[in-house]
Amino acid sequence: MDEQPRLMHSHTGVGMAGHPGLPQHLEGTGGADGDGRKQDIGDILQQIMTITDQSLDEAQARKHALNCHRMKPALFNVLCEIKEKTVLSIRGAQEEEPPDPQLMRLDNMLLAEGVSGPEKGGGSAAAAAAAAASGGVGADNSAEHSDYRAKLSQIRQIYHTELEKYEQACNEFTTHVMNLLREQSRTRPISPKEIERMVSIIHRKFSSIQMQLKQSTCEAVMILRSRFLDARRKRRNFNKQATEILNEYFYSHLSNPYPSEEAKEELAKKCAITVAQVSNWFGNKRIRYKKNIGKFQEEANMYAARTAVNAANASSHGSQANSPSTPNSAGGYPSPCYQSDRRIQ
DNA sequence: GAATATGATTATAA
DNA sequence: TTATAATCATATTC
Repeated sequence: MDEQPRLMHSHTGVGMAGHPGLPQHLEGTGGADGDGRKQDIGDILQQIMTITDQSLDEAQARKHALNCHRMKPALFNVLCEIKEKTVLSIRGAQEEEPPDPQLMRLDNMLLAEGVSGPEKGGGSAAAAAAAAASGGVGADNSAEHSDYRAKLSQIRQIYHTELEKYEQACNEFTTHVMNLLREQSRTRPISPKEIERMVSIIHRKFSSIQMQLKQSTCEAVMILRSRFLDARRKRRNFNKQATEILNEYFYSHLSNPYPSEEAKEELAKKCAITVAQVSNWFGNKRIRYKKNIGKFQEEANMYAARTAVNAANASSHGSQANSPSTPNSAGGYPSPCYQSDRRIQ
């Protein structure tokens, strides 16, 4: 029966009467001694509450005074006790989260574009892939290509600089908070686990900032890429000589305007364009000629006449016309020379 | 600035 | 895979 008062005064300070949670020896039970203690606690709490209002030196001095205060162990126990009661809610908030799919996507993209991967190869590989995807790799593309690479490496450099800055800031801040918590653990109960938890919270915050950086880097790469592809899409007319060579071939092979692979290569070389461009040109020419023979009649006659003259000259010189050979079969495109008034159906 | 020409791209069929 | 047809996007012409 009379055990209880002794328990209440135990060093753990677990109070059972009056205010729950407050140790008996800290509770005001009336009397001069009780009032004095109450005053002490009030002072300490007041000091804690106003500590942020003070200057650094003043705060240090107060901190020291607090640490040396005779009531400090008792207050520490109270805080321990309160903590014990709230620790459940803290435990609940602690969970391992799965990797963010959005972050993984961003990481993958940055790696694929050569921004976050190894220094050499990645960027040019991506550029080469982009070039290949948009058809033919001409010699005059190399300028655009290097421009693309230069801009990409610029993005890469900014990305890495910023990333490094963030990481450094994160580390500095983490160290600072850890030191602060360690320091505070002298005045209030802080377990290593809590420090760990705080560190992970900080890291989460910083990684969300990093994600923003990754996001904007990805956007920059996408814009650069689309500009690069758009630039490649920019049409530039072939020079007059190239067009003449292609037209000459087309009209002299009107019955079968399908140059073989070798013929295409030869034409490409002669015109200083790519084989793909030769293919494009013939594709366009065939369809446009077929759609409107009348419109092309004059052009066709001109080239036919020119070819005839060339052939005559060649035969008189005992050599063949300088035109890429191709299988020439009958029944191809109608020749306008013999269809003076025929219009496309 | 509209109309036209032209090289490139894309979807589809053979 | 290649050719065709439609379409896009830019260049050139009037």
